[in-house]
Amino acid sequence: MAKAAGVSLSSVSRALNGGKNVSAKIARDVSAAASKLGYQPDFMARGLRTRSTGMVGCLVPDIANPLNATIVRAAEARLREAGYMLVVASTANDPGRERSAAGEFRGRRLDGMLVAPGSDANDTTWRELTATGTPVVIVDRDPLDEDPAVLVDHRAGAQAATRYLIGLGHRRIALLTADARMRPSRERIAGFHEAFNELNLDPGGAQLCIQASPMDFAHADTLALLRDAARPTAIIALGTRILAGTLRAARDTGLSVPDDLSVLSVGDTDLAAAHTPAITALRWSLDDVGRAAAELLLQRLRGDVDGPQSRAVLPVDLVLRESCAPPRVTSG
Amino acid sequence: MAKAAGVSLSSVSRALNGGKNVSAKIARDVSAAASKLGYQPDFMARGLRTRSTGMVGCLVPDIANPLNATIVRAAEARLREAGYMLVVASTANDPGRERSAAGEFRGRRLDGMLVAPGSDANDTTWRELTATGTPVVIVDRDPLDEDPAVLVDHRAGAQAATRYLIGLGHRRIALLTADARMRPSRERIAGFHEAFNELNLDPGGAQLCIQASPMDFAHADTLALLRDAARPTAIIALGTRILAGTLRAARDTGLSVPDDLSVLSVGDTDLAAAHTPAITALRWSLDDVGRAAAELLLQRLRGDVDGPQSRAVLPVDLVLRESCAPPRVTSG
DNA sequence: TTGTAAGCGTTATCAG
DNA sequence: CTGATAACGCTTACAA
Repeated sequence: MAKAAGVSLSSVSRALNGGKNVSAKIARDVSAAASKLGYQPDFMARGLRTRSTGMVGCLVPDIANPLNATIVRAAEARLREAGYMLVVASTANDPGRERSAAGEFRGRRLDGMLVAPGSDANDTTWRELTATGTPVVIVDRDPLDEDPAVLVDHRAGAQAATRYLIGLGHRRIALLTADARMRPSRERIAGFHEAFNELNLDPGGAQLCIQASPMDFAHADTLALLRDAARPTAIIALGTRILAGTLRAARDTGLSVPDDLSVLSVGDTDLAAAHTPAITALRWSLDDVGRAAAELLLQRLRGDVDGPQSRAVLPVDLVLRESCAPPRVTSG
Repeated sequence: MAKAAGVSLSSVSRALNGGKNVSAKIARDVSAAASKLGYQPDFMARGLRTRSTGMVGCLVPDIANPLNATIVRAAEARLREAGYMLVVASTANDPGRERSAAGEFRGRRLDGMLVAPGSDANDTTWRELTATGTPVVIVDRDPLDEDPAVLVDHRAGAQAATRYLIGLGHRRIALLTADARMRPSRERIAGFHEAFNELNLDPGGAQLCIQASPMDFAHADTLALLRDAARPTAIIALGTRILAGTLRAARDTGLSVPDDLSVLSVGDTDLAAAHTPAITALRWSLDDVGRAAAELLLQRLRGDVDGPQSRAVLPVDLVLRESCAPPRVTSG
């Protein structure tokens, strides 16, 4: 390629890059030859010199989860705009796979990473991830030290949802979750309890139901919960699978939503929006999460070590629909 | 690192790779030094020599679509097992972005690609993609020539679904789709018509409704369709958004499912499974699609140019649930 | 402004 | 079995 344009290697390089200190003629010749030959510089060779791969990694527990997938899509769009490609690793919440993916990322010398570990952020994984000093942005997980992070205000969201139900007259509300350890769940649970506390309500009315797997909620346990004499008059379902299970359980017990049971979904999905009755839900912008994460990372990659901000906290909205109503008999 | 182990560069290389022609002692020393230093070979430098990046690209119209995301997850799992990382590009159905992503892939010298273009496979995009002779596996799109491909038997699926509805007594069935050009839709439409033809039914009973965007189905058009005197007694909804729109329209017109209207979803989602009544759906294994695509690509990457097979066709199942019933008044 | 040459971290070739 | 040495395709001093 160098000689096809009749110039030296370095001129080609200069022409293709900054374009600084390059005569118009050479620039023209080079780009002519380049397009004639279909030439594209080799990123690997270039990266070997410049120590940059033009790629960023993205570590998520499950890319098939629509919430994660939407975040990834938004991040990818922004990053590609800036010339980076996105490498994804879906780790299935398995700490072992997380560590091995982190190792792969390191070996590949990725320029930066977006991470949302599935396991609680145990030290080994983090150290592995951040060992090389690669810029990392944490997505909706507990950041340690001063790591840049994109956080969602799940606590305020859950608090608002709980207040809303309390305002409708509910005093026995169950929060169903498949996890109580990772940041989103922890924050929601905290918000849930805060709403009870701030009104000096009997905290016993705030029932926390934790199952190992979302699937479990679809069956026996939820049915049992609803068949209990002192059953909750409202349910907050954390996650699509749990919402589905809850709705099925309500149907199976002959409870009508919202007359007999109010249902509120944390996370707005097709299911929540299209169900009859439409499900009142907590919603936050996944696009914003992905975009903000990309932006924070780009900031670091550009070297703005202390950019405008190193943390973004995104709001959660309560979308009122038809699945919540005052309880038939106000209790408590 | 070379000297940390007290041996030569080449010995390190040999020890870390094949391990062939390496004495036990050296192997030991090298791996000891490697783990002490936290050394990991640089993929870029290695790739520069070996002309391989250990990465494969994945081009999808929309990674946030749960169908695509699930395929990507399965493919990524298999590919990572084999030592490859997955680079994703979500192109939003925009031919321009598709081409630019293809260019990026080329510049990055990816070893192979999994592609499901959103636009119909126009020549420019394809040529761009395959220009370098990089192994490509097509996923659920029309393959040209002898490209390896993973296909889903949408035609047989749609035919089975249509037969099932006809068997229940339906004679006016509407197929709602947001696209009639890409392979999946085309095949489904073909299967739909075949089912009518094979029984010598009035082909006018097979109503094809095509809208530019899935969102459109949520509103006026579907309502109009259902309010028509000669309204269909059954609807086949292609895609989540359309299913949601259909269900909402049914609710708004006071039509009860399945008594007044049978509904069948193409693609099994949370919405279909959790809805009341649960929606009968056409289902195929997205994991199998992803896995098969990865397998086909790996086969090519290993150089088995004519492996056991270069095309996989995956079956579609009809999952019977509660949303279909005989029409109240058999017509036609 | 341009060309020459060194070197990025590996693997591959080829003598020892 | 091992070690020197030359690429791989680029960028970047430095020299012209």
